[in-house]
Amino acid sequence: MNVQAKGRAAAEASPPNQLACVACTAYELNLCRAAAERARSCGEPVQIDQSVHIVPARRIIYREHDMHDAVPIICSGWAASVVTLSDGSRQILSFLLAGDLVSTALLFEPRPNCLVEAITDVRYRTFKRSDLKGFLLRHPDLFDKVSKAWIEEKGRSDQLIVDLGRRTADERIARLILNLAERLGRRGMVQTEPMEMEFPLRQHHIADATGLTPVHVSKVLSEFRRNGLIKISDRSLTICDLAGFRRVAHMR
Amino acid sequence: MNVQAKGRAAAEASPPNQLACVACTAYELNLCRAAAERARSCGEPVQIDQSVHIVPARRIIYREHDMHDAVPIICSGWAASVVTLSDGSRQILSFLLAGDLVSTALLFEPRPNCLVEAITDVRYRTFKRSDLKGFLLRHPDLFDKVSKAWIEEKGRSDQLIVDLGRRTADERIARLILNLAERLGRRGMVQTEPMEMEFPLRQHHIADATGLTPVHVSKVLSEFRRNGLIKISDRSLTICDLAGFRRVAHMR
DNA sequence: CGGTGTCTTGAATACCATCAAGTCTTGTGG
DNA sequence: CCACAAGACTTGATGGTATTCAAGACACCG
Repeated sequence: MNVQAKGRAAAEASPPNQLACVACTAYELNLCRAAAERARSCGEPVQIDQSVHIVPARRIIYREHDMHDAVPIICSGWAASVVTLSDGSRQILSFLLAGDLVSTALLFEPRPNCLVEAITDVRYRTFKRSDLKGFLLRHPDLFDKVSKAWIEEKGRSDQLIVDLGRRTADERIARLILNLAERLGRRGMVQTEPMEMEFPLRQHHIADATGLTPVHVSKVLSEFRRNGLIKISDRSLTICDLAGFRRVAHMR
Repeated sequence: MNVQAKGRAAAEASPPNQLACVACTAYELNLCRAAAERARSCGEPVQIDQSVHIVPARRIIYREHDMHDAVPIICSGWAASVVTLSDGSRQILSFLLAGDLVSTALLFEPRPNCLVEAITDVRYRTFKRSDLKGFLLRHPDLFDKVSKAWIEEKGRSDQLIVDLGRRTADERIARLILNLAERLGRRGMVQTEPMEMEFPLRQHHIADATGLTPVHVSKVLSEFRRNGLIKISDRSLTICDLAGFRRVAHMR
């Protein structure tokens, strides 16, 4: 299968995630679009190599300290960047949603400092770093978009540092959920009245992201439910009392 | 005072920090050097505006949410990026040493998401963002250096997330000290046999950086001293038992 | 059908925060 | 130069939050 064919197959196989693709970082970066357009107008050679991969839930997408010249972008599904310590405990650095670059650092550096793990089934696309670099140099207007992605990524890291350093378990969990809701909202993936969204995270994912134990996460979520703030069932989360929930999260 | 004169004055006023300047990010980025060289060869116009500022300890260098077109780089002294919450508690995101860009995000975005505070007296230099951007575009080979600074910054954020999420107070404090020692070492600012360095941090700085309380920091440091791991006196820190200290930090 | 993964709940414990009192240093204005 | 105030650090007592340990319910899957 040559590159053009791969590109086209990917472009045509995406209807269930059209919305996600519009919100997609890569689309914003003109990478997928550029690749698709090149593939369509078969006359000229494809300049950006890309390929689509599908990975089942719980599988590792990207291993720590591996060298890769592939830069992955999530097309659909949820994934997480994870650091594992020698004693087996884990810290999730960020959740990756449809359209997210796995890490902007990978645009420049082949060695990630964490592994990336699929939470749901994940479809992702990879670009060759060298192609990407060349593409960026030829289109300097795209730098603003890259730097925007970078700044957002850094902003979320900084927020997480503050949350882990200075907030209680209730706040951390509520903020995590609200942040995810906001990111999903931007992708058109949150229903309103009631405010409901897909929520494939297991409690241990929440624990690993908030620096808590699964046991305590369970207790806090039960408390939230008892207070009528949220409902969780069937891998779907509803925020019943947004104002109250934001108050718990200390987001004013 | 015109721009050339300012540049030259700065270049000639730096003997006490020559070592720091060699390790300086800006020097690596060729910014200070470029500015100095331009200033020296008065024939052509200086293309990168810069100015030097001096700020006493405890003063704020850069306020949150201000808009600045200035990109600051620390020339000498210690500073910290700090987030303050509404209840008054604080989280230090990173310590800034001689040669550090205050934040690589500021290269692209005028609005920092934290404030920057001088810990000691600080001398820093600011560049105009627009000049800097132009300079970078004209010298694409510098991108690697920017991206390297970028990646290192992100790596440290990620480390801090793991430390705050998954490590005990002892580990956090020991790791903070070892990380600082390593960064100072790269700048030639650590003496060996005994391993001693300047250490202007107050215990409340350590507390704000590790997500602990000053009281608890005091107790942990006392414990470290009782165990012969470190000595602190007169704004100077000695690591007496490096191997033991690294063991406490779980750095293998 | 056993096995595995997920979640819940309760009891005991550990870690760190909070409160409080006191020492010592640093800085400042009289 | 002294007196006083503010900041920095220490130490002990007490309390709260989250962890650890343990047991059981439930769903899902090969």
